Parts: sequence; C-alpha cells; structure tokens
Amino acid sequence: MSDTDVAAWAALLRVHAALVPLIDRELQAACGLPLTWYDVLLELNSAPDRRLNMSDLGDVALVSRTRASRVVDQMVAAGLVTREPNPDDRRSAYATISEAGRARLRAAAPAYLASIRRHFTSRMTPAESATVAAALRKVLADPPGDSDQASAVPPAV
Amino acid sequence: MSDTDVAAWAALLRVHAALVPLIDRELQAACGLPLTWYDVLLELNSAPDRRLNMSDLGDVALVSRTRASRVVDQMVAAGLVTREPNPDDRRSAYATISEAGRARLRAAAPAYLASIRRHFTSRMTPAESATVAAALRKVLADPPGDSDQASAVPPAV
DNA sequence: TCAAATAATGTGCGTGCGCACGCATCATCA
DNA sequence: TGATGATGCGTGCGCACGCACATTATTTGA
Repeated sequence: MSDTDVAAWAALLRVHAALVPLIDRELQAACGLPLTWYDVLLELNSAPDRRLNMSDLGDVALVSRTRASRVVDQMVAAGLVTREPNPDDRRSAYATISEAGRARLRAAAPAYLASIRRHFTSRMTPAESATVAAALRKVLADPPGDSDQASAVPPAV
Repeated sequence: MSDTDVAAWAALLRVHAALVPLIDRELQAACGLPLTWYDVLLELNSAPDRRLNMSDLGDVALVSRTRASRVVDQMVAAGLVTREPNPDDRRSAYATISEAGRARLRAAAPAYLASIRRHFTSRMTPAESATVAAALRKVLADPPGDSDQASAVPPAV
C-alpha cells in the first residue's frame, strides 16, 4: 500500500544523489561554475532589480541563509556579484548580480541545459517531465510549517 | 522550449533542499536515526544475507563508498551493524545488519513513512506519484557512464 | 521618548562529505 | 612461480554546510 508512496520519494533521493555531483562536475568543467553559484546567479538575475538580501537569497536559492552570506563573499571576490548596503534597512545587504555575472550566466546556460537534458529529461517523455514538474511544484507550494514537534509524530522512545 | 525541460529538474532540486533536512530532523527526533543511517539499514536489510561490502553499499545507498566505511564504523559502535571479514576476499569487509538494527528499522519505518506522506506524497495525486516514481526510475536505470569529458560539452573557455 | 522585543546579518565551530593517496590483497599471464 | 596490473578498503585532508551566538539596526508598546 504505502510501498508506492515511498517509491517516488526513494527515486527522488537516488536521482539527486546520482545526478547532482555529475552535473555539478560537468558544469564546473565546462564553465568553471559550481552548481551552487549557477543557482545563485540564476535567482539574482530573475529577482527584482537583479538583487536579493541574504535572507531572501537563502529562502529562494539552494543555499541556506548562513551559507549565502559566505557564498556571496566568494562570488564578490570572483567579480560575479556585488555587495551593496540597503539604505532603507542598514542591517541588510543586497547581493546584486554584476554584468560579468550575467555574462557568465548566459555563457554557462547552454552547458547546464545540455547536462540536464542528457542525464535527466531525455530519459523520460515530455508528458512525464511535465507531470514531474507539476507534481513537485505542488509539493513546494504548500506551507511546510506544520512540521514542528507539536503536530509531528510523537517521539516513539 | 527548453524551459519546460529545466522546470522538472529545478523543482527536484528545490524539493530535495526543502524536504531532506526536514524529514531528517523529524526522523531523528522520532527515533534517533539520521536519514543516512536509515537508508543504510534499509539497503542492508534487503540485501542478500542482509549484508553488503563497502563498495556495493556505496553504490546502492545514499552514501559514497568512502563515507560508507565511516558510517558503518559509527553504526557498529551503535550496535546496529556488524563488520565481518569476507573469507573469500580478504580485502573486503561485510557490513551486516544486526538484530538490533532490524528492530530499529522496523521501529523507525512508521515515522519515516508518515513524514514522507505528510510532506511529499500527500501533496500530489496517486497518479502523479506513480508517474514521478516511474519517470525517476527510468532516469536511474540508464547507464550514466557516457558523461566523461569525451562526449561531454567541449570546454567553452 | 525610550526600553524591550524582533529582525537581518556575519562568524566560530563542529560535522558531513568526497577526493587523493597508500596499503593489502587478488587476478592474470608468461 | 613470480611479476605486474587491478581491486577493495581505510584515512588524511580540505571544503561545504548549518547551528548557535553576538552584533547592529529596526519596530513596537507603554
């Protein structure tokens, strides 16, 4: 019964474990960009004013807020991003994608897409990939906040 | 065009990033088992003779071969697994799930399934989860070996 | 107006993780 | 049998990652 439930989850874990290091290495070999950096550039580029503060970047990208702060430092050193203070809230800092960052993103996109296609999307039908995208997006859409110990499974021990 | 291609992949990355730490914490709170340990127990339990050498464990489970060696050490210390030399090949070592390990696995399974259901499968229709499982399994089935620099994207720089 | 609560950030620290390497063992072949 | 390459394994090492905490700034409430 619940065997089919866990099957999708298990397959997701396996695919992630198999493909992320692979695609990361390919992307890095092709354009010197770690997958994490690519994702940060992507999110910044599509954000309003092409910038995001650390908290929002941590929410939307694949890095945590804590890690975002350090990754942005490295990307600033690499010239892909600039750090700017927010004049309206001096606690926060904006990470803004630079022109060089946009150029790198544009240059890397074809290789990234090719990797995804080669290892992932090409192995399924268009209908399947559409269903996968739709289903996984529904998972993300819901508020995952009900997960505190309050309503969670009572400790079995 | 290729926008729909990347959508499924991006959603997979996001779902993994959002749910794995969540489910890991829940599993650990409910039964003191990290997700990694649970997966190792699961694979060992379903392996022939309930045992696997380090290489095979690294192949099939969510840990790398290198990491498997250390995780098995910890799980031996916790009494969930035993390390046994392979008499037929003295280079290799078997990790065998212990009775205590099987008991822990059985005890943890309901909490794990509940977490998966609550955060993942319950957000999609049965047809969707079946399609997700089938599609992702096809991704895993294929030989991913063609990824060497040989046939990969020529370095753009 | 000002103190207390809240929020955004940066950082020390411990842990997880895999690569590169070396050791021991096995397989092959002359 | 003896030498050479291949294989399985464990470990030193460095990087990635997130938690807990301190700091600074903003907001709230009386």
